[in-house]
Amino acid sequence: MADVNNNAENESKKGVDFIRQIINEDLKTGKGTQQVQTRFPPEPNGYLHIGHAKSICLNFGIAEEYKGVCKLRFDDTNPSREEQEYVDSIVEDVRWLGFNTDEKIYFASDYFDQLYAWALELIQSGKAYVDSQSAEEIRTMRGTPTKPGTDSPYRNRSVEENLELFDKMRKGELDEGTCILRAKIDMAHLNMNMRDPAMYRIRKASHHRTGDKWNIYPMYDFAHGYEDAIEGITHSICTLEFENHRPLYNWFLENVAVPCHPRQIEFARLNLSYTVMSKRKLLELVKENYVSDWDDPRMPSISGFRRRGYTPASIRRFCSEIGISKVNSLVDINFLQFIIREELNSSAERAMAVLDPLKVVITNYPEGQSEELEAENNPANPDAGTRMVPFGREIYIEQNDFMEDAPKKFFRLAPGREVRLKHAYFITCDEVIKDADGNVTELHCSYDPATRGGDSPDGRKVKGTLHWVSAEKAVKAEVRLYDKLFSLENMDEMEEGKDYKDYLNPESLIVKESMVEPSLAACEAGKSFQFLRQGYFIADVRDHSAQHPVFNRTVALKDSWAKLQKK
RNA sequence: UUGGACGUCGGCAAGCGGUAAGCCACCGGGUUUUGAUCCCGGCAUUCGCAGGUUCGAUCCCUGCCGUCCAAGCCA
Repeated sequence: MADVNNNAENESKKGVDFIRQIINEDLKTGKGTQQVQTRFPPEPNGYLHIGHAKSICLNFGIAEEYKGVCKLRFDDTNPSREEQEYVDSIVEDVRWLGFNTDEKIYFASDYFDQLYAWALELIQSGKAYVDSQSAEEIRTMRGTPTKPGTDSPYRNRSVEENLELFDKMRKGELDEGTCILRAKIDMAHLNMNMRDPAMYRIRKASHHRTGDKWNIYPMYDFAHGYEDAIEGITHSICTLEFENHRPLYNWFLENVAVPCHPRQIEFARLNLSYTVMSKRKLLELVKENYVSDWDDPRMPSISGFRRRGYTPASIRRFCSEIGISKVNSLVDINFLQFIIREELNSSAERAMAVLDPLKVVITNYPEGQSEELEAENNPANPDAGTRMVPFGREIYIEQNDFMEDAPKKFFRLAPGREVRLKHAYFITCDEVIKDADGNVTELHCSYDPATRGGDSPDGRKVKGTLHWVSAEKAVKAEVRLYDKLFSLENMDEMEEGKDYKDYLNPESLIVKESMVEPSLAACEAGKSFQFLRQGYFIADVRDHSAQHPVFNRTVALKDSWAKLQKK
């Protein structure tokens, strides 16, 4: 007996979404002694993006909660645009997210024989026919949303003739485009999808799994419900644009003898602010080198987020917290950033990196002397321990941590002002050195030896604490600051006549030649850090090495000073 | 224009006839060796609009308005 209460534990106090409500209802009304089965059916013609993650989390999440099964199935019914590279990347991404880790993988192409048999069954019962009109003719004959279509002159061919023609299609005796197999439904139907939809088309392309076995390939509408039925799917969850296809989904299942009749449920796909989610556009960005590859950290692809430093848990949490509904919506990218910040705040070790170095000479620090100072790795987690950071007479601080004419509200370094160097000493700025053009090139400061570690024995306070690195011991590193890929919040609201590429953000990637504390050079690729006062960064999986450290900014820290400045 | 779907705070989103959850964002204030984190407080007398049913409506009914989807041999 299906345990309806399973779900209650998993979803705590928050009301369950409408899909889980439907499933609960189905289970209760007893259609439901079966086990809940869902599926995630990507077409292997592109990389997965965060929108797919929403669907993956939904489908696999439901299976987990109801102690059911979710199948990863490739909907590979169109050989002309599908490739093995994509199936590999999709499997990798799904597993990286934490799903389907030891499950079998399914392919629609494994069902081609059964699909073909059902097509024959429909022909035999007079519910399908071979149409010999051209694509152009079929289009005009289909009518419009307001005008009914017209029956094809080939609509009433005999069963025998249809069988014979369909067989020729299969054997490759007919050319692409000369004819198709159509379902015989209703050319005047108000739902255009029901006006004798195509079931099979001739495609003499080699399929990435079936090779040259077939010359005909099934269409989505014909195939999908059958794929679901073969696998015993109970709830076939898809996105809103398939709502108009549901009557057709049901029609195919009702007109041959199938093992079961899954229920199709539609939900709204994810849209994220400041980015695009269409596979076509993402592919174009890759092909035309607007980004380095599918896993460019600016891409909303799962591999892009992974390389950017997002964790599987953060993406899963995001998908769960945005909820499921039928409302077309645009989720604020800010929300995703909030979630990854929150996770990394407790998990990432702290380190110091100076992105735009400004040299500081501590004039009263003995020449030739240096020392190691203890620094905590994570104030949010004492178990993370401490590390030693080298300090010396010359250090680098951030250029924007110094201001010559500083306003009252500026808590950082300025002539005559005292600040704390994190984990080190209080220093006071005595002298500003400039080049011929008047640019500040160096600062002369003095330190208070009594403040070692960062505390003053006399109890005096400083307003600001700066991060820094030892000029002598610091290591050069490439730091890549990523920002939003596009400048428009809602990419569905582009101005007339503009292309999405017109909105590419020219500052989506800024590379800094930075100075980082030595411990960072030794770290392994893929490790995340918080660079104090800057943000969260991950050692790049592709390019980082001890000889050439490379860090990608996952997300910046919140910055109330920057916000104040804008006012 | 026809059919379908959807309209609850700036963004997500609960609510399922008994008098508007939560999260993000935002705005204050406190703590802080990260202007981070953390903590406290504020943030829809109103649910697209207009009528109706009801003791009572965001929830039911009618009409209107708005948005999205649909005329691939794509999925």
